[in-house]
This record gives sequence, structure tokens and C-alpha cells, in this order.
Amino acid sequence: MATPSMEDYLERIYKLIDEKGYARVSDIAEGLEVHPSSVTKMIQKLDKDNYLIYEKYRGLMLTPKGKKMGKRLVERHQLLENFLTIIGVQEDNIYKDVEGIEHHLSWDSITCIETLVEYFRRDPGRTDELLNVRKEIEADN
Amino acid sequence: MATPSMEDYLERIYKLIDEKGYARVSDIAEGLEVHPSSVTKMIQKLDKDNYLIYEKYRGLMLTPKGKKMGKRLVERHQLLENFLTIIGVQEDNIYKDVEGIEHHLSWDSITCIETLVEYFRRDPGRTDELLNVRKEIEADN
DNA sequence: GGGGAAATAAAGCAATGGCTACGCCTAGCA
DNA sequence: TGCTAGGCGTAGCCATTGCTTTATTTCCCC
Ligand SMILES: [Mn+2]
Ligand SMILES: [Mn+2]
Ligand SMILES: [Mn+2]
Ligand SMILES: [Mn+2]
Repeated sequence: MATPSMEDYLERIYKLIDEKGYARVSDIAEGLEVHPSSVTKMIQKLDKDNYLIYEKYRGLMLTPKGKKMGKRLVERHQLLENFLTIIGVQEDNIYKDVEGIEHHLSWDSITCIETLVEYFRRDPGRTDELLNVRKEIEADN
Repeated sequence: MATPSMEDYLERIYKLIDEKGYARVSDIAEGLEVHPSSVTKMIQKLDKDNYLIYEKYRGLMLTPKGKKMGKRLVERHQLLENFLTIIGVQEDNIYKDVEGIEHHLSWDSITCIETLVEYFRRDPGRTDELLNVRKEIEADN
């Protein structure tokens, strides 16, 4: 099982490869705001756990396992951001909250949240009603 | 700021006092599945941070700060369990998920989830519609 | 006052993951 | 073609968190 930090790295790596075609140590480090040496260390761990194949000074390649996991992690992060946005969480809180909770939800929960997001997407009136509930609660104070 | 573990202890302590009138080291230890010595250590930390007043061998008392925080933590935990239940997460996943995410949500997010739960509570038909969405998604596979 | 349960103290361990310092590799320029 | 800057890797260290084990102390009740 991957630790939260491992997931953050894998997510970032997947995204970089997806967007730029490759993932360099320095880009990963910048994205996660850690030092390059920390990235090297973690890459070696991810290699040992078969999420990627790493050749020093040569770069890295995600294995099928790593690709699959990376994709899920990126999608999970996006889903959670969408969820918090829909329910009205302030922009500035969203990223940090998602970074925290994403590692602690079962895939069962993720699926249910997916359904919930779809529920609001299918009928925008529902979002309006949610906002009404909010207003009514606020008015009671 | 309290660490996740501190929050877990505080939550448990508040609950014990609420239900039994007092919180003994052994009860706390049992509830959190740790050794009594771990409890003692954490209690001292919580004392230092003014969440409670601790007299060795004499027990502890929550300060106003500790009471307020404890109450919020217990309510937060309960809210998140309700939320996951409403959206259809399996019983066996709920506790573990909540234990994990509860420490990583801003109070802004908590408030929004509260509103969401209230939204479903006000009209049970909404829950039914959510279930329908779920069934339709499942049927598509 | 003594026995035993409960609580505490002290020491230490393990996992995680970050940083610094320094050394190595290599692409690309001179 | 050789140098070198910047990127990368290694080793060693440190901080945090929170747990355990073991030994000792205290309290409570008989
Ligand atoms: Mn994260
Ligand atoms: Mn993320
Ligand atoms: Mn918890
Ligand atoms: Mn909890």
C-alpha cells in the first residue's frame, strides 16, 4: 500500500508525463515544493515498489501498475476538488483540504462521491436548492 | 494547532466525560487501542497546550478551550459519518474513512458538508434521486 | 498497614520523509 | 573534443509522531 506522500509523488509524476511527456526530478521537486534529493529518494522507493522503472540520470517510466494508479490518483484529486466546489467551499481552502483527505478515502467512498457529483451535474437546479438551504440556515443566525 | 492524534484523544476524552462523567486513562487507552502509557504522555501534552488540566493520579478536567474543541470534534466526526452514510458508503468503510479525513478538512468544508446533509434531510426524495443516479450509472456498465 | 490495580516515568524504537553537503554525470557550448 | 554548469544522486543527519517496554509510584480498599 502506498503512503500519502508516495501517492502525492505518483500523482504529480503522472500529471507531468501526461502534460509534458516526461517527468524530470526538478519538475517534480518544484511541483511538490521539496528538494530534488527528496525526489530521488522517493523515486527509488517507487521503483522498488514497481510503480515505475528508474534509471539514474536517464529518467523514469511508469509501469502499467504505476500508470493505472497515477491515473486514478489524478482523477480522484480532480473529483474531490469538484465535490468541494459544488458544495460551496471557498476556493482558497479547496486545494489544501483535498491534498489532505484524498489519501484517506476508500474507493467505495470515492465512487459514492462521484455519484453525488453526477447527481448535481445532471440537474443544476439541485445546486440552486442546496444554495437555498445554505441561505436559510444562515438567515437563522 | 492540534495534530491528528491529539484530536483523536481529545475527541475520545470528551465523549467519555459526556457519557460517563469522567475519563480514566484505561478507558481512553482501550477506546483508542493504545497502551496506557501512551495515554499518559498525550494527556501531558494536552495539558501543556491547555486543553485540559491534569493532576497525576487524580484525573483530568477539560478546560473551556478543551471542552469547546472536544465538542466540535465529536460533532464533526458524527457529521462525517452521517454524510458518508447518506451518500451510500458501505457501513464497514465508514468509520475508518472518517477517522482519516476528519483531521484534514477546514471548518469551511465542514460547514458546507453540514449544509449538504441538511439538504438531504429536508427532503428524503432527494436521497431517492441520488440512489436513482447510482442505479443508472451502474446499469451503464 | 499491606496487596494489587492503575497510573506514570524513562528510555528507546520505528517509520516517515525532509534537508544539507558534497560528489558524480552529461549535454551542450567553446 | 574537452570543459563546465547545472542537474542528479548519495550519505548522513534530523525532526516529528506516536508507539512500546520496563520499572516504579501511587492510590484505594480490605
Ligand atoms: Mn495529497
Ligand atoms: Mn493531490
Ligand atoms: Mn481520527
Ligand atoms: Mn474521530
